[in-house]
Amino acid sequence: MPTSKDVAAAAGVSQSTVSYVMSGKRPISEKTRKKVEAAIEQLTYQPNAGARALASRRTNVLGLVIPLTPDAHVGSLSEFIAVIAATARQHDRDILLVTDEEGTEGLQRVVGQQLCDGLILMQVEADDDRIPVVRKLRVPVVFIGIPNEAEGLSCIDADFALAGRQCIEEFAAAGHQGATVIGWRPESGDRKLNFVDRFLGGAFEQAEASGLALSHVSGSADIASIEAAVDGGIAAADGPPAFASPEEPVLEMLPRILLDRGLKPGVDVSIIGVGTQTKSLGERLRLTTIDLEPRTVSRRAVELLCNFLKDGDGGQRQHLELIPPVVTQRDSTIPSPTH
Amino acid sequence: MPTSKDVAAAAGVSQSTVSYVMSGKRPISEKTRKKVEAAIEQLTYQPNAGARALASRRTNVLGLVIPLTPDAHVGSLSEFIAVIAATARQHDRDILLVTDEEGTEGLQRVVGQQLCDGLILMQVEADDDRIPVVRKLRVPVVFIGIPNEAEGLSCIDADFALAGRQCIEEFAAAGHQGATVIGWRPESGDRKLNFVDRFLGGAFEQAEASGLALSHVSGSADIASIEAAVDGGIAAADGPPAFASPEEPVLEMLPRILLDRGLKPGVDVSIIGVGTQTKSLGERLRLTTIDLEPRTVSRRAVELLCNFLKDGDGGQRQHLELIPPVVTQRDSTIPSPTH
DNA sequence: TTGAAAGCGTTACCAT
DNA sequence: ATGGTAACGCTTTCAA
Repeated sequence: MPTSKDVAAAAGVSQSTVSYVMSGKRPISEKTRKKVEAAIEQLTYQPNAGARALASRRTNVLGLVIPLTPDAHVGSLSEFIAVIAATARQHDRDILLVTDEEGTEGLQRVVGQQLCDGLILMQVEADDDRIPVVRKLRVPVVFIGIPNEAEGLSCIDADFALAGRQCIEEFAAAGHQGATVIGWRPESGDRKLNFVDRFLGGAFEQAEASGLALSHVSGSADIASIEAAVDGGIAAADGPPAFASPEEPVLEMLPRILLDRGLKPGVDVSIIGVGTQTKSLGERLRLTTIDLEPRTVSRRAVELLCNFLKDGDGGQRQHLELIPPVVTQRDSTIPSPTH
Repeated sequence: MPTSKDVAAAAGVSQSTVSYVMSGKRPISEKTRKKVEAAIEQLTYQPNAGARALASRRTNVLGLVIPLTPDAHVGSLSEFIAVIAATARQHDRDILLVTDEEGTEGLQRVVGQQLCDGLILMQVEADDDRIPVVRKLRVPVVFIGIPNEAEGLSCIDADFALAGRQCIEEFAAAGHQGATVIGWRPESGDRKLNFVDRFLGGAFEQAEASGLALSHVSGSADIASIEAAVDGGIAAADGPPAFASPEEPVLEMLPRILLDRGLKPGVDVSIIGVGTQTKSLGERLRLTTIDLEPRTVSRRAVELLCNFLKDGDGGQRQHLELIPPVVTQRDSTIPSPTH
């Protein structure tokens, strides 16, 4: 492997000049730059990351802490990961994986060994064990998810509360008097992750504001309980019923179940799908969807962390960023009845 | 951050002794080891990864090249990733992510910058662009997937051919004279990934050996074409029909479709599910399943790479490892009829 | 505009 | 069994 010393020799300049050509940290005459660049090209020189990290005290690597057992709602965890890795590269950084299997020791390890300059934590819980550790970590950390005690931390997530409100607004605008949310499966929430509560909070708040009767039942993969939820929703409805759900299996079955009961989606009943992969789902089932934009969340997390690393080094900055969901209306929302 | 120099001072020994205590590369008296370990503990010393890499010419990092757009069959790409990262830790190594968006330059970059000691490539295609690049890479590389030209390469994958054979063996043992494979969706194969052909190759080979009439249709998510495939299978069957499929939506629908036609799974018809997450699926639908063991594949990929790194450094070694699928019989396989 | 040289924190060789 | 010290390959200060 050629070193910058080899490049310097080949170009007939000093090693420091090679370094400055690469970093652009000081003006270089056109002539010597050409020489150096030619030598770099010719030798296919690539700087040694370890040496660079040692000398500059920066690794240009970001640690990404992933859950070992992805909870359901994350949809495609791998999509988050891939977007994060790709965005990192756009900022000239690489991603080091840390599984949360390692626990908080893992965080201390990768930071302590100076394997990375900052961290992104996924699947952040309401009262996350890792928060006290992170607070004294000396490197910037971005949370994906909003813990209950977030002061002093940098957090990014989809705006679940807004999604809940938007959902009800859609129903209200379509003239519904009542609606049923067939929510996440109980395992998904488990009081650890708080996005379920955030969504429901937004939904109930907006229901009150819109004077719409809202009820909520937990989601499920089994058909009998979905049917029960539907029948409940129909019985409770004063006028055409409306359903919203973040669970794909529920959304897959809803149209058929409703048709079985003589209700035509888009005419006699509204359905909204909420989630992370809603585009194709919504197109296929002709549903109005509220997408939680996981790619945007991922991208912003990286951008935020890179910003922290850019200006001033070290510490955390308080930051709370909620990505607005994207509503896509399709024809399964019933037309507003004339009063 | 404390350095090994600080530890040495605190323990009253030389820096090299600290190093040897940590690496165990030479005998240390019990007494000084205690002193050093106490100092390490007390200062919460952690070795600087960059310095270590620079001096030892090893990063203890493995590069993992992931597809940016996961093809369907991978099931849970994130499961692969998490298992790989966790296994790497068990071997005292970390994982650096590389997206294949970077293309072959990405491989040359992470190796050239000496960010990692070896690579694992996922989603390897039959005639993969990356192979010629990998061949001259000077670090060990493990492929997950079997390219057509594999000489000199280290490849690991599920044994799709065996899965195909096992599938037919099950049907033959249950007394079927014919069977239908409702295969992968055309997008999955696309002649790039060759696991589809490997599976079908094994299945047809075994069908011939068992004197069983086998037909194959492509999978699909849409219900009409699945029904068509089922009807075709029923019509062609000389005796009770049998179906196998690797597509979850197909498997979800098969029992209902068959019941609609008066065929009771496990009594009048056999179904086998093939795939990567078959445990819960099989239990829920009472299917016999053939699991392709993605976790084992992932784990072995890491172990293999770590072995290459252990003894002798550098180059590739030829290696081909096919992970046998796990067959789990459940009561949807019809009992062998008495002849 | 450029060069020389002092680190950065380890490892590993050569001594003792 | 332990210590001294020369690398490792880069960045950056200090000089010119």
